[in-house]
Amino acid sequence: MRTRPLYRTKQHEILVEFLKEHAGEHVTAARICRELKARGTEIGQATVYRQLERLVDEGTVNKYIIDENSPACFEYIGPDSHSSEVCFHCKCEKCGKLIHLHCEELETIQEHLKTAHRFYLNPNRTVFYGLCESCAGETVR
Amino acid sequence: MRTRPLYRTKQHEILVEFLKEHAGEHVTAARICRELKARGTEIGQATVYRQLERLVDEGTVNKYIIDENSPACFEYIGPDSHSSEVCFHCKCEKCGKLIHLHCEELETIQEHLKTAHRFYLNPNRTVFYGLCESCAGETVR
DNA sequence: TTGCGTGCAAAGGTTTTGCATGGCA
DNA sequence: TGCCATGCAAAACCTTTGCACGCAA
Repeated sequence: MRTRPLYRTKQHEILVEFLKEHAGEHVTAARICRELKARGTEIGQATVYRQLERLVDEGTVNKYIIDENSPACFEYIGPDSHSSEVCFHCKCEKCGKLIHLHCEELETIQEHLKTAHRFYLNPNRTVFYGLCESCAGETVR
Repeated sequence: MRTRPLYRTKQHEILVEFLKEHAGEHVTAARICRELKARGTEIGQATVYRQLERLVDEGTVNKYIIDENSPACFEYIGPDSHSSEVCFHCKCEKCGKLIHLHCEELETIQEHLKTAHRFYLNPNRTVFYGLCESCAGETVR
């Protein structure tokens, strides 16, 4: 539970603005630092990480761990959290492509996990790993 | 595709033996190093990582990336690969508990992703994030 | 004998942390 | 004025890599 007050700082505004501009995209912390610097609104990287953590806590931003040795990705999803817009993600292990899925059938998984396994799935946090169509085609199996 | 010959070294044997003893468990590279040292059969950590990579390639061992800031976990699954034993994992975002699921119903997800979305799910790589029963109970919603 | 495997140490890259300073409320 | 936020640099962390030596085939 969040209890401490949150200050509205310039850096916070800059970061949120940047993320909004890139809504629908997945950006890394390093890219944020780089592009902010390029446009003359540099923010210290420690601050970028700390603010991102705060935004993820708030639910304004999603964090995706694609691969242990790739940097984490962040995506702006807005302050209207627990929106009905559930988005699943599939990540190709081979080519790295990220696929967004808005699929109602997949929402039955949530239901199943909840009723059968008492587990409350967070679709925004969960990433399905596997092979995309083209990469699966290449693989000799 | 693997082409180079594979040598059967003492370290390889030791590692496979250790993993077999811990079949059904998820062990980290660090733990392997630590426990092998404790029993007097220490292996260099670089070798541990290299052998694990080889075993994962072979399909003898599965690798799980639970969280970006947790070390990868490994599990012995044996040489009889493509076994029917599919294992899903749920990770509680709050308490960090990892839950293993051997659930046939969840396998329909694979089928759905394949037929409807042309995505070939790798269950061993995929982790469901959410809240476990006890943590969900605490949360005020 | 060939060349893969090993071990040590160091590098690598992302994320976190310590601490003094700055700035919102 | 009180405290949270910032920024710098350094630490922390897991994993990979370079290189010389060892050992399986």
